[in-house]
Amino acid sequence: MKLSKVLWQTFKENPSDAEIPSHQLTMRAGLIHKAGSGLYNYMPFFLRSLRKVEKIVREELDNIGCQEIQMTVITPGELWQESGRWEKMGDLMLRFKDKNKKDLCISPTNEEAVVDIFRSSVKSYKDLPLALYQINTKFRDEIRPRFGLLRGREFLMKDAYSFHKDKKSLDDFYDNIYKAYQNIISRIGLKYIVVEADGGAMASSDAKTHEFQVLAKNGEDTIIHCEKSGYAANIEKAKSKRSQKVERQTSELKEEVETPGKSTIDSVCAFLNIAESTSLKCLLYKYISNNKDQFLMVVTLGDDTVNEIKLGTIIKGDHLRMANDQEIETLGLIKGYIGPQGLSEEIKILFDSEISIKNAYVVGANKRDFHILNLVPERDCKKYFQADIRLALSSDVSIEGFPIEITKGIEVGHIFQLGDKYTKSLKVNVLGEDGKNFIPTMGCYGIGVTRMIAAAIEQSHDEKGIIWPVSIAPFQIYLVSIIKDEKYLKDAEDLYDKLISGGLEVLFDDRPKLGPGHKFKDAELLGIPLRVTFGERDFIENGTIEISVRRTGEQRKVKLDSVLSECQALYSSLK
RNA sequence: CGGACUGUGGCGCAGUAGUAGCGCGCUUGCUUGGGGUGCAAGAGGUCGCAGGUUCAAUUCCUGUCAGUCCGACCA
Repeated sequence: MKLSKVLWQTFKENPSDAEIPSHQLTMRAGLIHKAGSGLYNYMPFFLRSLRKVEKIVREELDNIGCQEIQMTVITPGELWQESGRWEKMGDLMLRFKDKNKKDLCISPTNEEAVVDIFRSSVKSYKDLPLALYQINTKFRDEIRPRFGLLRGREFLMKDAYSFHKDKKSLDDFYDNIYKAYQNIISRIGLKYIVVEADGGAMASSDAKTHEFQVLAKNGEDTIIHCEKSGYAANIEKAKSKRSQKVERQTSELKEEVETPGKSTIDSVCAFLNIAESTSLKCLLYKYISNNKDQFLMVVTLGDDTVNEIKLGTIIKGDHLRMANDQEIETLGLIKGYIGPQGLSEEIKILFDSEISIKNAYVVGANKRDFHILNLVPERDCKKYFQADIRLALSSDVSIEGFPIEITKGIEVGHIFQLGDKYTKSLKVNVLGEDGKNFIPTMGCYGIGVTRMIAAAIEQSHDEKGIIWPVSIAPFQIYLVSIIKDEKYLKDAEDLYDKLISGGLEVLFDDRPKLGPGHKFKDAELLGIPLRVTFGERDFIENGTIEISVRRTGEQRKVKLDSVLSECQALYSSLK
């Protein structure tokens, strides 16, 4: 491709709304064009990378027997009403009506649609297992789109769905797709880690599910990883324990102490000169269960933090949130001085499992400006239960007691065992071998294709620009001509043709009247793996052409004749 | 949903009560030709939108829309 004929513009300055490298570089290198909040047009070079990612994804999925289909981007609302997600999706789903006032939405995901295909075309167990996938546009009206392609509203996603007669079949397929995902990310050439995750809105929270996290410091997800035990999980559900336990046994009865104006953990502990881990943080939550408001006092060690996702999976209810000031007051509690003792029957108590219920702790006295010195949960509280609801800390150790580290990741893939969540709600029946109907079990598997590219750039760039992994670079060679005397133009053209006929993908910077510096800067910004420089100086003096490697900066000068073979060799060495 | 900030040429920004500039980019000519070359001449904006105040508003006020950032109650 000749640059003189391509629509391409680069920018020296970052757009004001781009904060992280992948967003800045995709914009500056002219790969994408902003259409609106969280909406991006894909420009020619970007599209080439996108196609390469798609190709790798297709090959790996086809390889494990998935069949590619394409579903509609717009799906009828009634399908979502049937599954019950019309309400649950909330504002995330963009809805509208057609001229007949029928509800429609732009697919944020396609479980309903694929199940609809399945139930109308599959009748017998003989068709199972079945795995379908598509690479298609999704729209999610995110609360806060940001970071360019990392959290856009419209994006390209590969979504796959599998149907099985039993758990065993689902497990087998799950293993296959797990490996296919590993292959995909490895082939693209990114560093990643597979973590246990929470099912979230797609599945029930106890579903088996893994996230594929590309490691990058600007990732939006926090993951904990224990090298020694191999345990890795999203912090949403990560189990870990404190490296040390503070024991504070006492036989003393609880004792009130005046703590005027000390309404926060740190001020109380500083005032009483005790460690924060010997105090308890008591938070009041509200949720709805059986159409009734429920209140739950959630208690962690003073320096721990409640993990609301873990909490949400423990309570059997919806609309979990912290109680507001008014609700706290109505229940007779005083903000800043809350304690788990002497509560009314309607408030249940949940202690985090790091709390030793035989230990003595400092808690609020449920009385303004007073705390209690020696509250022993087991002795002084009624109606309590215990569960792991704390957020993992980097100072924690794994359950086995090994050190852990906390890193940031970009979720590029997520696989779920859905069970019968959708096949049941959408009333799918398949005739079994025994002549009886059964409800098939299901899995779903997503890869953010556009996000994958952003993640690649996030992981692979330097101060000059993008450094494409060779697998998905828009081109393999960036051929620059630095020629004043027109009689050498032909030689550069010939080299271009020769590289192409040698099977290489070449972007030829043949833009006239542009200085070498300008071209080099553009080449570095765009980040094509190899740059071939046809310059008069070297060519006339020594008959040589310069080849440089974007990632390492390595340069070598070779004779015109051997440019092709040298490029081919260098290129394969980069793979 | 709450808070803050910002809307001025394609991008990044300045500025002013008397209808606008700078840098980058773009066009043309000359120049330069191994690290965004220099010079000159141009094109391009009803200063987000709607009201109000005023002789006069891009500037002040009000509303509205949009964008960006932060937060979403850790007692």
